[in-house]
Amino acid sequence: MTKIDDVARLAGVSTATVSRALRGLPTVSAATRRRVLAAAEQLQYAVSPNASRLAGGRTATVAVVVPWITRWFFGTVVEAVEDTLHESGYDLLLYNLGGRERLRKRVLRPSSLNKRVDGVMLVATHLRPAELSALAALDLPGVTISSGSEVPGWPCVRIDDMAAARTATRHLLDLGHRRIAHLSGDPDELAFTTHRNRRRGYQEALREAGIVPSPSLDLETQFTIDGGSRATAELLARGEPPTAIFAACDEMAMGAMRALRDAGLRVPQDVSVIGIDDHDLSGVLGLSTVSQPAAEQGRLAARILLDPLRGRALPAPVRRAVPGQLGRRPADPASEPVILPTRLVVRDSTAPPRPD
Amino acid sequence: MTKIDDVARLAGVSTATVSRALRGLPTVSAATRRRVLAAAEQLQYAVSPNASRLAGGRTATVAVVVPWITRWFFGTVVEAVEDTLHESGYDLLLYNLGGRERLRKRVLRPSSLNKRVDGVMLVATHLRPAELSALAALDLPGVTISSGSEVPGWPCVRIDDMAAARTATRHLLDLGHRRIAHLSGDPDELAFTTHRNRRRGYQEALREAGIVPSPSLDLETQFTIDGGSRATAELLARGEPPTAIFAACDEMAMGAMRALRDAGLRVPQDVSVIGIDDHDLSGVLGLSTVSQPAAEQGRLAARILLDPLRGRALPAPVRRAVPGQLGRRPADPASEPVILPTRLVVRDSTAPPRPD
DNA sequence: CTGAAAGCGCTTACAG
DNA sequence: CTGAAAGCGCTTACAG
Repeated sequence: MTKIDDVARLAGVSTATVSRALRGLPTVSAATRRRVLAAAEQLQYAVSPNASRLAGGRTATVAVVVPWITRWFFGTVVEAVEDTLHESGYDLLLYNLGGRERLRKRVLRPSSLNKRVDGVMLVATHLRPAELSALAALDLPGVTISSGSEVPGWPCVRIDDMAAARTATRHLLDLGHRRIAHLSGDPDELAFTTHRNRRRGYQEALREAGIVPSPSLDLETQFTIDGGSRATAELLARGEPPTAIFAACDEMAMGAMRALRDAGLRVPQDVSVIGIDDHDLSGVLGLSTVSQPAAEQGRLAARILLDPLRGRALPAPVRRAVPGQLGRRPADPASEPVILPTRLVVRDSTAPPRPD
Repeated sequence: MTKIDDVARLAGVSTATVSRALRGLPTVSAATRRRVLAAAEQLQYAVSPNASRLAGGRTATVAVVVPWITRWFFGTVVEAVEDTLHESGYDLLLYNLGGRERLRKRVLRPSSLNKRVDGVMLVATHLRPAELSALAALDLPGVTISSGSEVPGWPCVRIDDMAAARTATRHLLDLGHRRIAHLSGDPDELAFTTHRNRRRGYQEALREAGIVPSPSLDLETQFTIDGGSRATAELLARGEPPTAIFAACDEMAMGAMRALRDAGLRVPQDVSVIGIDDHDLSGVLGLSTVSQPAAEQGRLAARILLDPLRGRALPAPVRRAVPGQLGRRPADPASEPVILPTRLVVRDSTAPPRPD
């Protein structure tokens, strides 16, 4: 395969100049740059990423850690992140935990990330104290998405989970419901803070309406269709079913709809159902929900992560020359999470309770 | 960060020996290996992938090209592939085309893949002749998933699309349907051979039942929920609706269900609907379908791809020593595609037509 | 079984 | 603006 020496020879310059010209560094004359580009084009030259990264000391790779990839939220986030990273010439190294403890250890062992990536994105991945300090020791830039996966010093992009849950619950209250069940996440799963915040939003909305939250209407299960389905089946088995169900995510809400249907109950005539997400298929199912901007969270987090990386790539003098620009940023960009808005989407799965 | 020299010093051996011991090469004494492993553990040493790859001449990375990542089939395939690759120490470099022509050019420009990956997996990505020859020139091992993305000399894992379509159509015929519409894929999208084969299966099944396929019941649209929805709306607008719809994939079938409901038609009482896939949510929707093993196709394709890669990593003498083992494989593993089975799953979206 | 030395293909000070 | 040379951190023949 053609290498940088070949291009240098054909262009009649040194390899150092080829390197500079190809990377668009300003310290190359226009004429030289043209010759180098032409030579590279003619030889179909492409830089060897490994050599470049080894010599340059940057990997041009970002690790993205997700608990799952096939669930709607995470798939959508990864798609948006990948898009943004590729645009900037960064590779995406995907770590899909998938509930695998072994992989988790590998990923979060500091030395495995070190030398391998320039930055880390944690999506709804809660770190234990030991993992947290190990990661901090790496001194890598990072960003998190979703509550519960915060890392001190790292920016965080998320929605306001409590507010989203309150919006969903209030919608049911406004329709006249009083017996409202909640399907929450498994406390061992994902960044459980997300579940907890959504539950708190649910409980607060109830209390504001003068209703005491009932433990018997509050179930913990997996953040999946099957989880929602199982929990709903259990709820129905307890007798005296609720008139409405607020599920902590749309996939659980879909499971609830299935379980209700299997039990011969109609949605929304017998039981109303609402979730959070605005999953692709929620429209098909007529599921009312509180939508969250998954792709936008991914894009934004990727940009926030790339920003300091670009800085690192620049020659130090250039950065030092414009200290004023740095000052325009907030003193500590990680201090405040970036909260993206959510929105109530009313479809066919919510209606007033039957008068009886 | 600790490097190989540090480990060598601590263990009292050369870097070459450290390298060999850590990679598990057989030419290291047990005692030495123990000492090296202990030293590496103590120093929390992790090899620098870039240095290792540059020196070793292998990237330990596989390129996976998918047209989308958020659609069920592709997400499921990627999850399974990533799992298999990680187990073998390979990284997954994800190329999500997402309809982006620019990215497509970058990925399929040979020099960009070269030096960057050891192997290529194409998922439902149809190559044009120029791309095909460019890729062949790289002489990289590869594998494809899905029909329509075949590359000469590369193994292919897929289902029998015609057979799956016939199964779905026959199910409708067996129920007594005669006016059966088909929602097919956009000919410009994905590996269009998939759509074409499914359409042929549909047409053949009709003909075997003595029905002449009607162009007015055969629509082309996108392989998405919205595509299925739009096509169905158009179908209904033409008047004299079919009594059943066979959609080329479950997501289109879901869109069809939505459009039917929006038009005031009930599924299956007024119109039956069936798809292909067995999407996660098909159970929730009660959608009848012909299931295909997406994860298994991904796992199998990954294994097939890794097999020759492992061979390349081995020292040549070891391979030569056991020529008999090579002979046990089919002479040309790429000559015959690996066909995985599909299965009819009857749920609530298909029923006999109304007697009228 | 082990080591010394060359080399993988780039980038980066340094000097001019 | 450009080049000569060192170096990034490994692996691989080669020799013993």
